[in-house]
Amino acid sequence: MILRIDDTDVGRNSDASLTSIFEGLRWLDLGWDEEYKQSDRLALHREVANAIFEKGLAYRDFTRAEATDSEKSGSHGTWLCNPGMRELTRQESDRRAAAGESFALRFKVPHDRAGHVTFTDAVYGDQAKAYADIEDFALLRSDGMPTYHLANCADDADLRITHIIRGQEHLSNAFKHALIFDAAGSVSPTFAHLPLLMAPDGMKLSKRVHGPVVSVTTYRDAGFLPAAFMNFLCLLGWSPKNDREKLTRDETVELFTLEGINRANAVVNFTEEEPFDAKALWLNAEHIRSLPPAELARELLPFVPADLARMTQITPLIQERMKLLKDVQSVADFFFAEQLPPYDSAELIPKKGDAAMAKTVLVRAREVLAMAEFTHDGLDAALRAASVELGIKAGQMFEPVRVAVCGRKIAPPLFGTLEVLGRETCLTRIAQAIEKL
RNA sequence: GUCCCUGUCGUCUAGCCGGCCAAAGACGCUCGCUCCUCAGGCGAGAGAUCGUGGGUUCAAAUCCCACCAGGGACGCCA
Repeated sequence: MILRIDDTDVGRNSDASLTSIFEGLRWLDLGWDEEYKQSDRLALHREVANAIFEKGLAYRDFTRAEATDSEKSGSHGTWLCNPGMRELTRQESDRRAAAGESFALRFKVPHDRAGHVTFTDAVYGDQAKAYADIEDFALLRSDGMPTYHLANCADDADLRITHIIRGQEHLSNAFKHALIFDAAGSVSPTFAHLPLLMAPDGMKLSKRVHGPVVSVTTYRDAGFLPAAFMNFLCLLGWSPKNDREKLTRDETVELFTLEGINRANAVVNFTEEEPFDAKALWLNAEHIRSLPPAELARELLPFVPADLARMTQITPLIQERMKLLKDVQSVADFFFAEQLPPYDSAELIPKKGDAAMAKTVLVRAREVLAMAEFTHDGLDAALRAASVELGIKAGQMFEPVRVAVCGRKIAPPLFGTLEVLGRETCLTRIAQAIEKL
């Protein structure tokens, strides 16, 4: 696998985007073997362009670059070529070039030839397009820089690329590429076009209009597991066809085939409030749950002010409560806080109880916890016994303690939480809660 | 405008060399059960006349035709 940066449009290159690409791909651990930048390979591109020109399969277009807005098609019809330029004699063309006039080099598509350019796409099957419907696309710009089409074909041939797997937006460009490979005397790699990812608004997903949701690093920063993110992505336009959805990376590699890819575009759901597709979130939660706790603890470290030993204790308590690794911050915050953030003392009052009951419970809990064996089972037994003794329901006993210790009603299982928090912290927090009543 | 691609529940998909499909799974949603809260687990439910209209056939989501809709390309951007 080769990572090649397509950076022939000098004006658009930026370190920020390059960094983002590298970080994202490294995070996914794709493991490429070689790495290239197209801007380092311009000599090769020009050489290939020149060879095509010398074969008479391309021509110089001296039309001024600024004038080419008229080439942009749209409601006016299809632009096929700049008339006059492709008919220039070689002598005239050479003369103007020698005189220093700048030009773009265009592929001379044989518009008058009958028949079609054809290729077989591994996903979309046999493709054909009439010569007459393909415009004279540029190979070289007037500043001598290669275009995307030329640079890619030249590099693909030179690097002996076997498979071109890319978005369907290039399906119609592939005819041009077939033409270039042919003109350059090389064989086409296998083409495999993938269905596009669409935004909920129905448009093709794009960084420009849809923002950070299209960046891999956004998923990393929010706490997706690389395997889960890859799992989600692979399920967009592909399935193992046996009702399985949650797949490990190895399973995916095992089951994946180009032929199994479907041809319809897929919508990725996201909104302002919820930037991630619900299914992506679910898959991530599934992957989080199936990780060994020790491993999960390590993944959680970047999101949390705690060391591995501490996280290893906490992790089993919260493993089922996270969709994103980042959720650890809201789910386990009270484990890291020196001082609990302020909360409404009314929270301490148990169901069908009052402030007096809360106080009774907490006072008794403080006594019990001062003595109890500080393990899950020990705590369980001690607090249950206390509830019986006070003549209240177990839930009414647990609730005030939970709030006193976690600062809120919704929290991980109580006994494990108390155990990890430790006797000292628990007693302190309960004492503080009693003060509030 | 020209060319290319696509069209099954809200979303992602299965089925598509015709019958087992009055269409299956998953996410999400609703409701139960389990239960120290939440989460998880378990169970149930709502949800698509298979884009539309024709044909072929004893039989079509599956084959053929037309139409419509959506997307993409048409740049000296990738």
